Amino acid sequence: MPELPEVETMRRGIAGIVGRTVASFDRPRSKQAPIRFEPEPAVIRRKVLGRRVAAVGRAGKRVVIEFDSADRLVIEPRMTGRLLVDQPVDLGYIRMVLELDGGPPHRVLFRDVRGLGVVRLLNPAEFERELGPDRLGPDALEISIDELASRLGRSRRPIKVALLDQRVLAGVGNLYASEILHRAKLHPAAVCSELKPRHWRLVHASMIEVLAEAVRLQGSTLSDGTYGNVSNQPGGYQDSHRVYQRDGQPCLQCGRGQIVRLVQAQRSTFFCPRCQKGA
DNA sequence: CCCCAGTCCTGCGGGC
DNA sequence: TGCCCGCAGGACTGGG
Repeated sequence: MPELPEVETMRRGIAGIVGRTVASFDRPRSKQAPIRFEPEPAVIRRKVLGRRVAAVGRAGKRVVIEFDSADRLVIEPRMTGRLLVDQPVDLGYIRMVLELDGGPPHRVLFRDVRGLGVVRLLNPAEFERELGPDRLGPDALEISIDELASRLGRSRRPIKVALLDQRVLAGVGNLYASEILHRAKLHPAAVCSELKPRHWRLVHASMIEVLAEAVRLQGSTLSDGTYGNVSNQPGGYQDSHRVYQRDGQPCLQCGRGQIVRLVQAQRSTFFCPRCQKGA
């Protein structure tokens, strides 16, 4: 479930390819149905071969490799996608291999067990249309308190659901939304339009703290083991989870409340009814 | 504007 | 011990 911290870890992990030239672009044969490529892989290959990597960025939960042609390779991990550097293809589920001249790093691999991930090559106009400000809000680590409040302040949606809306702000997913609201001591069902300035300050501060710490620890590796850094080492933030998948267990904050799981917008939310008020 | 159900896909864990 | 079912949820679509 790569969210901002996991995707940022991937981005940093492949940043060493900047300035390097693409030697090959391949889709290893596999038993699984192929993931989605847009346009088809042969077209992507033709357009990236021999191109120099100008920058490696991140757009919300997507990794963006920008070439000197101004085309951008957008890698969208969705549920179980992840990037690896100089790891063996026999790990299985390798959906794409990008090889660089010189090195190391020699090659970037996209591994995706469930295969819901998407790889796209977009020119600047397409990038603007698909991932511009109309489709993707400000990055969760960069948005200001005022912008957060003004973008959500009139919404009647529950705060937990609103934080997941990538058009509002980019990067927060299901896991970190629960952790952020627990740190903010705010009930996940609290209605945005009823929140006061102090709530927005708390949500904003908690969001920055949780996400920055998770980036520092290279993200969360869950029991399914589908995420780790580009060297295939697990992240460390899972040991800092306060509520996520801890339903029925005592709250680590107050020690007295019991973590509850509820479903909002068809997704699990975890919170402490004793610590988190406002609904 | 917002909500919901369905879609993609595989691995895993609960229940029997 | 083995099998089946449902769940995990990111992004998107279609209908209300």
